[in-house]
Amino acid sequence: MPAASATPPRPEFSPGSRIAVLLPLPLAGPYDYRVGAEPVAAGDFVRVPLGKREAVGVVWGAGGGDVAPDRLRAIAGRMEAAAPLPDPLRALIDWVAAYTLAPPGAVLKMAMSVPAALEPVRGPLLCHLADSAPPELRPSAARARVLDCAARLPPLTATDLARESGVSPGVVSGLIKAGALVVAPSALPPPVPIPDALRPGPSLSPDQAKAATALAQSLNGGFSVTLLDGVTGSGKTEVYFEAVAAALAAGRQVLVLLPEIALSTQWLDRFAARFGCPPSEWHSELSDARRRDTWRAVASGRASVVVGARSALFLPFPDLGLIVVDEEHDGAFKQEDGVCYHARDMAVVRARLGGIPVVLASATPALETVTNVQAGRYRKLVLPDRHAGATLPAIATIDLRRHPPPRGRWLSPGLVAALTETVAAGEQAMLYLNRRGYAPLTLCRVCGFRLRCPNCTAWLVEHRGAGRLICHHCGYAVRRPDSCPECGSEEGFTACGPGVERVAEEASLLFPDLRQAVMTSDTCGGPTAAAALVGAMAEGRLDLLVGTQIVAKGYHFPRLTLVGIVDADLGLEGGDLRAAERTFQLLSQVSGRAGRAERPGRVLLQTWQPDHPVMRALVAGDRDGFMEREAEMRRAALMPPFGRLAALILSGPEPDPLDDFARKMARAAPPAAGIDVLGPAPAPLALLRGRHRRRFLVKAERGVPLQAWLRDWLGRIVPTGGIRVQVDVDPTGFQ
DNA sequence: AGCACGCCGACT
DNA sequence: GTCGGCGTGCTC
Repeated sequence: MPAASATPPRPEFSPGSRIAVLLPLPLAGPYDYRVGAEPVAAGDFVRVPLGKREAVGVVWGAGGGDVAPDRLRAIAGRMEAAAPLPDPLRALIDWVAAYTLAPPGAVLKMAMSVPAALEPVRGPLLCHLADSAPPELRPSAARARVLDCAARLPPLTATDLARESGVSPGVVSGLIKAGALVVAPSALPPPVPIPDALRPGPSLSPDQAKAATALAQSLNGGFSVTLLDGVTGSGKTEVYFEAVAAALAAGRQVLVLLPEIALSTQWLDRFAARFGCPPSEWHSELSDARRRDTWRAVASGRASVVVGARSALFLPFPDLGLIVVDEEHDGAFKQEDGVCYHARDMAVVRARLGGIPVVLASATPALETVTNVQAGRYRKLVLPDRHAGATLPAIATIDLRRHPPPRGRWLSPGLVAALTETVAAGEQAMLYLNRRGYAPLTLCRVCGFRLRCPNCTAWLVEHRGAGRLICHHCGYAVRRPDSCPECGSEEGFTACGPGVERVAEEASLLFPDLRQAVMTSDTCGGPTAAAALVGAMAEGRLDLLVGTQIVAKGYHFPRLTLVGIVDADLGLEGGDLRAAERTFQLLSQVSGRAGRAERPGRVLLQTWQPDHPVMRALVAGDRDGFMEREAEMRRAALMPPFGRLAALILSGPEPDPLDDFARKMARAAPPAAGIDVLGPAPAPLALLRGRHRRRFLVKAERGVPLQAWLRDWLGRIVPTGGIRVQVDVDPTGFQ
């Protein structure tokens, strides 16, 4: 429960005064309104007239004043049932809006994603005894039992009351009709299980115990950032669980951010084992009712631990005491559309605004985080060894130039031999290829025509299981055409290159007796499907798992001893700034699935460039040296984190007006010291969902007020003709 | 985001 | 002659 004394009084506004109300709409700023008969305070949810309709917004502060007083309209009322938006969250919304250049209302919308949660709680209909029994009620034995139960037990639903009384539901509805029972919606929200902070934790290794103690102590020190740097399998989760326990013991709320919560069933099981009940979950796959209940439970303080995807950062915690960002290096924390924000970085901001600690956990920390540690801005705790005496897997390369697979195959002789050995030893293997579907490209053998997406600059990916060719960017799907659209020849199509489906096909040809499964976002769309696959692998009901990067996500498969990386070079293609860093992180994480229990693991990287710095570092286990060299290159080029970047994506329905606009924009860029504008150039996806795209990259030296300069530039020129400008401060991918 | 106004094609 | 398509603009 929130401690009332910890919260300073919110500014109050008396009837008739002018206040600013932020609406969850992409407007330039808050709108001014006049306070009605009832006073309101900053953070209150209010209904306000907006044009011809009514909207719900949040009291943001005193009114601005650039709108004439006679144009002001009065607030229609307060949302009585909703707790006010906590101060640190309002501050975060302003901060994120200013940093990302998103309209503040667009950020508020992320914090108001469940409008129904602001309405009064309307629980299930419960049966109560009527104040006075109706005089002409015909008595019966069954009716007597029901009335007796209704008098003895707390109010129940009609169904429950019938069951408790041992009568058919008809008897209860008869009593309701006769007026002997009245139904009323329960005003009580559904209960939230309370994690037990006092349950004894697992026994920790000395390193773990030291780190856990340090983390728990940070709870008393206000804002701090701690990197929990532990090799894969070192038991980072158990360590930060001790900090979670300490925060709970202090009566405060905890937020744990995971990159893909829907895939994290093993994490939920570990939490339940430690704290006796599951945490509250927050992600996009929740039902509307669950979402609403969870939002209210957070706002009221009843939900003490929330584990969620990046959007959970905008939940209305009234008394947040600790944030954990697990797998902090993961790219899934970056939102690339709408408001472009990085949840790890904004979690640090949220912690600072709330005066609380944040823990960043990873076996492969982001270069940004490592740099912040070296600069002394973040503290670091290290877990150098695997838990319970397990050792890190041995990593070796397979040089595809010298040992290529047979034509039309993707598994080299060395990898096949290792698979054979592993299977013979009764152990499990994993094959990793970060490419969904059967083949990334289909072309006509006769004329060379390639099947492309009509809406995007992309090949259509064959998904043989689904019998479709699919665009991974817009979802466009067609059946494989019978004849070539270009030359008309039939049966001339050939699949080029492998996806996981094709690797799985090859594996079942080589090892027909193996129990294998493919794990991609296609085969485990929902949490249940993912849980089933993970469970089957963990319990040894599978021998081989073939998967995309989702197999890298922190899973613990005790019998898994061999990881084969089908194409280690895949992520290095393209001129992406972070290609090497990301590839190193992903391959380290996948490798980290091997040999997590008694039996040692090994990893084989199939590569055409075994001398590439990424491969060398992986084989040598030299993460820190690799990151140091990566940092050196970025420092020399003044690239992030030693300089700053912003990407501007211009998009429009027609290419020519878009290019005209892009040139006009380039001319309008105000000159400034320390800022370079690169572009316009075709964006990496020059056509996406039917819209043409151009890109500017703005490169700024550290310390240059990048946002102010961008605001100035964007204010000088207004897009027309359906052209949109999307700003991405600190872009991470190449979008 | 809604909900208006506004200007060009297929209906009664 | 209207009904209605969704393009542009405004909402304190």
